[in-house]
Amino acid sequence: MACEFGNRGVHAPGFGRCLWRRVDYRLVCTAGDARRAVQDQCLRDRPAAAGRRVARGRVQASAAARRVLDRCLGGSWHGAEPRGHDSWARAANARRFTQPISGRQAEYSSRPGPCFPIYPYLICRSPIYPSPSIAMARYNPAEIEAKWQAAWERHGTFHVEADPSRPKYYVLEMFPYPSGRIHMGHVRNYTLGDVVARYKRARGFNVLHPMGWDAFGLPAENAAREQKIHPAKWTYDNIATMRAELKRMGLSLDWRREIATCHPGYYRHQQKLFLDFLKAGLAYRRESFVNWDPVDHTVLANEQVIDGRGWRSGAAVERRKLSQWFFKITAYTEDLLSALGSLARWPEKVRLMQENWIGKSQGAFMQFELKGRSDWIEVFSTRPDTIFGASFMALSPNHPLSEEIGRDNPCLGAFIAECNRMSTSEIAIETAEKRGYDTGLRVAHPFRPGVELPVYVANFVLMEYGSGAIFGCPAHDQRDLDFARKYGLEVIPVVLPPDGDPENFSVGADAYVGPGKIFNSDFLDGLDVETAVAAATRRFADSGRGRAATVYRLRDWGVSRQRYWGCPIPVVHCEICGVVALRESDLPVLLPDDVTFDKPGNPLDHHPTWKHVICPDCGGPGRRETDTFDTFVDSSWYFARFCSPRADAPVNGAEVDYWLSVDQYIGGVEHAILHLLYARFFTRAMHRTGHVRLDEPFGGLFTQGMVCHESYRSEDGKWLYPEEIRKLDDGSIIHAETARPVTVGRREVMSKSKKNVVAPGAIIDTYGADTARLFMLSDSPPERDLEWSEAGVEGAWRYLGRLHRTVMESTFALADSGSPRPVRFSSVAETAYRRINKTIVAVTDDLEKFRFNRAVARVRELNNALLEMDGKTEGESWVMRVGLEILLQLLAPMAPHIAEELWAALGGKGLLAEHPWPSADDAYVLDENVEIAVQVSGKLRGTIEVARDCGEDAVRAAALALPNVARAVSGRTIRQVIVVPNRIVNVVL
RNA sequence: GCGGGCGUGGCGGAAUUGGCAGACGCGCGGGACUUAAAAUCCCGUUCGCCUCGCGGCGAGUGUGGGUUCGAUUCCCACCGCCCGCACCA
Repeated sequence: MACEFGNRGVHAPGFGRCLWRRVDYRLVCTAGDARRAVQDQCLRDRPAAAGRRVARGRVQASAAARRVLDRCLGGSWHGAEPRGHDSWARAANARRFTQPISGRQAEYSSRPGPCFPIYPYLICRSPIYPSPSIAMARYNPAEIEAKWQAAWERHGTFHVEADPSRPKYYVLEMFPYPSGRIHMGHVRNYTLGDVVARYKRARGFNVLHPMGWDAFGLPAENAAREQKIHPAKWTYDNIATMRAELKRMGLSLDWRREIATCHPGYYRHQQKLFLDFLKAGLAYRRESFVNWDPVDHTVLANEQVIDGRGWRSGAAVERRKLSQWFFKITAYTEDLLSALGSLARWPEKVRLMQENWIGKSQGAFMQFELKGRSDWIEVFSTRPDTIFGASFMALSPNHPLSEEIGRDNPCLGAFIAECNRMSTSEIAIETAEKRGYDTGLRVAHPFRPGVELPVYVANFVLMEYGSGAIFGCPAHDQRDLDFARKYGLEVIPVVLPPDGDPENFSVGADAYVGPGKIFNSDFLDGLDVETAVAAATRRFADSGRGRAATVYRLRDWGVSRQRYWGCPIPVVHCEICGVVALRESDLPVLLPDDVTFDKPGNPLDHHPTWKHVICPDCGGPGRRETDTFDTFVDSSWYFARFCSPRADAPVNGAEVDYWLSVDQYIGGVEHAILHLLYARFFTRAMHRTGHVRLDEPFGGLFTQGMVCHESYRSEDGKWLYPEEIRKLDDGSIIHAETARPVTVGRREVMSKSKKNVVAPGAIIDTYGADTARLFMLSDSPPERDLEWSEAGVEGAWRYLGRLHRTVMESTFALADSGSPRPVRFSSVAETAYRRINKTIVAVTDDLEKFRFNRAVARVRELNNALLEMDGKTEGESWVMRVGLEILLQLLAPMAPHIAEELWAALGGKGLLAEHPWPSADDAYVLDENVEIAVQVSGKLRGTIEVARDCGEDAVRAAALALPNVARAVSGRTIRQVIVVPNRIVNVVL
């Protein structure tokens, strides 16, 4: 005899959700049909409580399930359940069998009050599911998402080809590094991009929306060292996992275009580009300083140096000179800077950051004569006007002259060596005091005969900027002042503040950097700063000892990395011919598979055979370049490769011409400088070498905010995952396992180290992709940081459930799809119809402007407005039909699966993903009447409703006729009545 | 230090860019349905005061000032928070 379980078939009241969730979960895991019955109920109640696949509708309990339930509940569980103590006893019984997950026990037994056991309940009909057929149709994301993803795949809905007859739109999100799992930042990023892609597709654009993998990089080598997995395997495994996760998000991607930068099919073309750049003089090799880890035998990036030590080895990092490959980004400095102005659809913030990074400054190079030597020192200054205030000269420790003297002077040599140790760490730079070493050399002051300035080697002077030497004017530069005070150097004020007195103006602890008149300065006296700069520069130039110059902070881009898991640099070092570029026919240079990671240093270097080759020029013995490219190189042109991902050349001309530039690029602001600047350079370099025909790769850029979550620490200071904590009703938070209090940290960016992360996979399992997507878009504006919250996700989930019911459980019959508009509307229907049209306009505008949170709000408003209708008046069944269809179309970019499902349920034709965007019926966008606020002296006193655009006099009269207004005016003189049409009336007393 | 941004209910955030502050949601309170719980639905929800009630009055967008008939929005000063850059000559 089978027993039927309805939607209310199994339930466990009493303790609230967690008891219910955990206990039941354990219980029902033991028997198939009972599990499904319970999960069914769980899913309906709270998606977080549900398992994965759920059987719907009515379930027949198997004999096995009944036996389990009998055991748990002590038999006789059929029919209605008695109340009271009996139930409590059974609950205790159930608890024994179910063994709640650890940590729940305390909560379970410590709560007072009545308690009811888990029990099956015979039921055939319920008020919630009026009939089995409707019960079958309730919102089940797991099922419908898989279904529609398969449908899009089957139809090739998102496959795209260049088609010059159609307008194109290229949407690109920054491609992910395959670290293993997608994280919430990815979910947000790709959701935003997908909304744009789907929206633009609906607007009739031919949309390119590809996905790939930034697949080279150090973590793969770390994994190889730590877990003995080959980097390639680790990377491709991660890609497979993450691809599957991304696919579950239902992104409208053309997966046929997928690329991975670690694949020879990609990096061989990168090698070709490099050879072209080399020929064009855009790549070169020179010695440069690097952060060298003497233990790991590797070069470290600045961010891998922590407090002057290698992040992995902990060894003190050295500054070492190494021969390195560079891209000549400085060939485009001025262009990269000035073109920022044309990037109108980039955030101001990013353009500013790039501008600061390029760091243009105007000034002059000046030569100073060294006393007792035949050579000169060249310095750079933006303030040649302060030359008469100069009291010393300072050289960088790496200045050739410093090094020369340092060789003969052990003290100076030691000082230089110390500077080299210090200068690698950013923090050290920040806190290091200004120190110098007097070389004993003197230079002549150019305009003060007989005056000599001491020459120091100073730790704060950078070799890479200007000429690596400065003159110090302590009175007008804080850093020089600090230095001068320390070494007892003269402080000569030469710029007089506007209100200063030339007789007794002096500089104390703060250098004066403001405007003023020059004094104490011979031929510059009386000039303002600006003209004095020009005059001093001219004087230097006239005497042949200087020139005006513009210098930039931006330096050439060093791309050599002493690593295995990167794109090999296609050159050979020949003893006879030197550095020889490979021929194109020799490409690709493939990475060897058989490498070992048991030794520190670059595995390519250790490889027994790989690097030994013959020189392509002379046929003699040669050695391959064992450095590989910086991974920023890989990501500097992937957007171009997506246009023709399988082409034999780096790009196919016709296709890049059609697709580029990227119309909308979306990613994190953390790439505002390097990645974006490198990509801009690369595009210019590819232009020069004939691969593309444009300079700017990204027409529009959007930088999204990060995903945050509060962090938790247990009493002993250990970080806890959000799922390890428990919020009690009184608001306090405890550690679930120990029931001890937990310290709650401020909300900050999700990071593994602080464990304040929520796994997207689990959220999608529980609520489905549409809920995750909707939540990502809902509350926070996309450029702002988003706080992840369980409540927010549940809100999104609840809305989708509500939407589902709005469509599936409509209380009245809808008109046929596409049926003509009724001749007459009731006012209820008309109001709703206006709302529909207003919503089309508003959502369209919001999506265009990336105001997705507002778009979601508009959609919900429409939903609420439609539910105001009860089908009782004329036109409502037609308006409801139209309203639901529009609603789904507007929601489709954001929550595509449920929209597709409900579209089909409404009998919509074809796939919603292929349906054009709705347009508004203009006649119904604006209301015929407007409500106008009436103020008296700026204070709101009431509102009037008048016909839109009606005459001012009528509005004024109506406003003054308001009793409340009359009362406020009461006898006083009206000085003025301001009427702003359709907006406001202000009666000024 | 330099550069940029942001401060609005208990919370996330709206506000057509100078025109009814608080859309939409979360939370909370109340109600309906239920033996019960969950879910769902309905009502309310800036604060204070007056009123049996309808309703009304006052305050209110970090603080203080200014411009304006009118300021969350523009200007000045200050406070707080966040981000980026930083010995750049």
